[in-house]
Amino acid sequence: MRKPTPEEIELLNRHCCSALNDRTRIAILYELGEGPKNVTCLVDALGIPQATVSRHLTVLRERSFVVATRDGNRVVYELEDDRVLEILNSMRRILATKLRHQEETAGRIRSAQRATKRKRGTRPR
Amino acid sequence: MRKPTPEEIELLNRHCCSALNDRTRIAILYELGEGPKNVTCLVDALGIPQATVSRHLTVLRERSFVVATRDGNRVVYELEDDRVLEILNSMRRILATKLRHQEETAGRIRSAQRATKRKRGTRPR
DNA sequence: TCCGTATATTCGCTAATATGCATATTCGGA
DNA sequence: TCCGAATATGCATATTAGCGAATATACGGA
Repeated sequence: MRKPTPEEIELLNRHCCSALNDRTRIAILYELGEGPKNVTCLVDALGIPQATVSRHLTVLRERSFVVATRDGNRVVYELEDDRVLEILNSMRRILATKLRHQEETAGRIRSAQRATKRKRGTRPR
Repeated sequence: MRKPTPEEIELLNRHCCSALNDRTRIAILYELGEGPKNVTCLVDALGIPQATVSRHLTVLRERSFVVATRDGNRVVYELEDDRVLEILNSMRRILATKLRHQEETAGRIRSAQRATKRKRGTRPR
């Protein structure tokens, strides 16, 4: 895939990345990964004020991450595209790698400290 | 992959999602996708003030998306994990799908308008 | 040790975004 | 038509994040 133009990057950020930059929205997406749910159901599942959930749903709807369907008194939301969850899961995997790596690095640092100071590394701080 | 706990979601957001929510950082990641580059090189490629690039590099470094290595007078940055670009590319694909879908929807709306008003849809606004 | 280049950081300001609270709107049913 | 449940929105505020300009720091070389 070719390198995106600045315009594409702008679109990517506005439409996609910015929507994922909120824990409540991430949580909502995972809840909806289990199947369509209405607002009250999400409110109960997340333990968050209804107004907050509703506003985040609006954001996700505007970005086309979820689709709303009215069902009588309720509005049922569902994922527009399951690939969002794949993306979030990919991030989790990367994060897991990072954390493991940091563990190891921390271990190495401790070892290095124990081994007294040798010649200084070349890494910038 | 199981549904993440609130703590995991918090980590995911802080470490990963928030870092990707900025066009400059996305641009930097794609630049580094072409290979390691130093700061000045990125500044020239992006046409953005050095201080700005440096700040964003700091963010990416803190989140372990990039690694810095000092080379004499310069600091060379490289991607820590190529999977970030895969994630960004996945987002681009999703976005492309969405945009295509919106095109079609817009087309359908125009058709519907042309076909005069029939019975109202059940979709909430 | 002094200088110039490369990179990082601080400060003050501004813009964007999330939240709480209250209220409005929509819908089904009596 | 009125009521209550479900959902959305308006307003004020708090928090966060980015930016420009200036400055500080690190490094190699004279």
